[in-house]
Amino acid sequence: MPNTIPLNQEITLTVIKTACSNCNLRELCLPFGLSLEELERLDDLISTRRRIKRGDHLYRAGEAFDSIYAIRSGFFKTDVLLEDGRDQVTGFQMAGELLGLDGISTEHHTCNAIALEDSEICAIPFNRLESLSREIHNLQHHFHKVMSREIVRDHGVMMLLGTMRAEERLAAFLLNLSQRFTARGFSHAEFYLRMTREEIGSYLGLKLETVSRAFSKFQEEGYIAVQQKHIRILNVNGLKALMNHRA
Amino acid sequence: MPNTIPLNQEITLTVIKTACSNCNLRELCLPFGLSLEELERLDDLISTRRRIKRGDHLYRAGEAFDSIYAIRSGFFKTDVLLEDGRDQVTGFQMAGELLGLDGISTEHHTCNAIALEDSEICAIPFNRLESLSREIHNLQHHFHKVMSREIVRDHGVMMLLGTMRAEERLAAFLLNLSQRFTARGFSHAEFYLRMTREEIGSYLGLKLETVSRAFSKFQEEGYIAVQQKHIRILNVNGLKALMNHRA
DNA sequence: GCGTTGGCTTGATCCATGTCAACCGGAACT
DNA sequence: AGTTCCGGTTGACATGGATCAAGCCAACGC
Repeated sequence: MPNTIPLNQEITLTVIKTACSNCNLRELCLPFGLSLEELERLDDLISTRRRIKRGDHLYRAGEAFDSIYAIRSGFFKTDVLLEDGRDQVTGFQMAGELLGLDGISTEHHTCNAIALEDSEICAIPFNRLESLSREIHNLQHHFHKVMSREIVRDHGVMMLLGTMRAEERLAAFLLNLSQRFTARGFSHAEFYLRMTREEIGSYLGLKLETVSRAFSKFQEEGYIAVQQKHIRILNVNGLKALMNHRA
Repeated sequence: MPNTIPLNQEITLTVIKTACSNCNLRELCLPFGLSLEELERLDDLISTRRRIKRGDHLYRAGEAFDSIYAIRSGFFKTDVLLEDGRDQVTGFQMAGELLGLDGISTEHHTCNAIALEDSEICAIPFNRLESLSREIHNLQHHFHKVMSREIVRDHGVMMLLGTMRAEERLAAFLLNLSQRFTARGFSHAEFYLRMTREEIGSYLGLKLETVSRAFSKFQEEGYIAVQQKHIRILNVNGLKALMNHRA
């Protein structure tokens, strides 16, 4: 299958490079805040674009690390495995987000990244990113912010896992998804889940039955309408209230 | 108040700089892998050393961020608060570890850092660290590794909170502490906890009673000897076995 | 020496979530 | 159209850890 990315514009005189400068996610992604000239230098190092089919691994725990990955389109999950077989989903990533930051530490990936739908990623060789960010202050700073944001996000998940009850966790999860879809120009109130109940449960530290029951409960209360993976949020404030409720 | 840092050595001919180059934690901390000349340049930007008394805040959630902090001596916890009053300890930090990385993202701290014993920290102005790491490749790379390590650590905590049961969590916690004390040249088998049962519980997503019961259980089983905050590990393998036990 | 305080331990009971099991419904294949 | 399979839903029951409550111990002040 050839390139099926809808460009939403006529291709006229210039050759369109498959790179940051013509990516509509650039303000969500690594190039945030760069000048045109800087953007072109970043383009130079993002040579590889790769398609990952639904269910395939982008990388696996234990593999040598050499690149981080920006999601151009699609949806991923990352998970870690314990020796005894237990595993936990550590995150769901969507377009414009970076994957692979965990690998910098030991130069080996420490988790698996798996596409939840057919996806496209840009591979960014990490040593070249470091070189370039020594020259482009904005790039350096923004990259630091992205890593820091990941740490803050993880703290949020720790909070969720450590102190919230099942329904609060699911409400927080839905609100978070909604907010991230909004940031990408999609509806904040209606979306398709790319992951199964089991994957949601793994992320939230719950069993799939508990997730399912919580969905049903939310539906009974009129907060959402669920039909399998199709979610419509009917009462955002109801969901928010659920979270701040108990002391 | 003038400089009150006890130098613990005679000052003879050379002036002793209160900086990385004469800090015995440097191989655990930011200066890892730097040459002597590079070390001196790092020294230049670590001008402020500060004492934090037990119970005092190094920083609070919401405060403007401008520095990260290296712990020279002592012991800290970080915690996040929810609006409704619930809070969660997100980590315990000891000498050689960095605090404040969460603040880079929004330029405001997102958690509280509180000293659990009288401590001493080195403040590292972040914009100057970025400048210097644009010039010193080793510093840049090591800093990235430290941030990435924090992300990996957080994934470990997520795993712990999401999939482990109470006794596994506590065993993992003790083994982790033991390993970090060892890395600092202390006994791996005997140490004092700096935090209360409640703080341990908050970190592990458990109530203090559950933590207490698990300690008692471990003692009955002969894995450890507990007397209040004094812990002796009698059977490391017993603790390790506890963790990998169930599928 | 004695009371007070804060942190810790232990017991009894409760409840949220896990576990086990049955069933449902849509998608893919024959 | 029928079969299989996978993911989801729902119910009945079990249980790990929370909750509530009492008491203990060590440090500290008077």
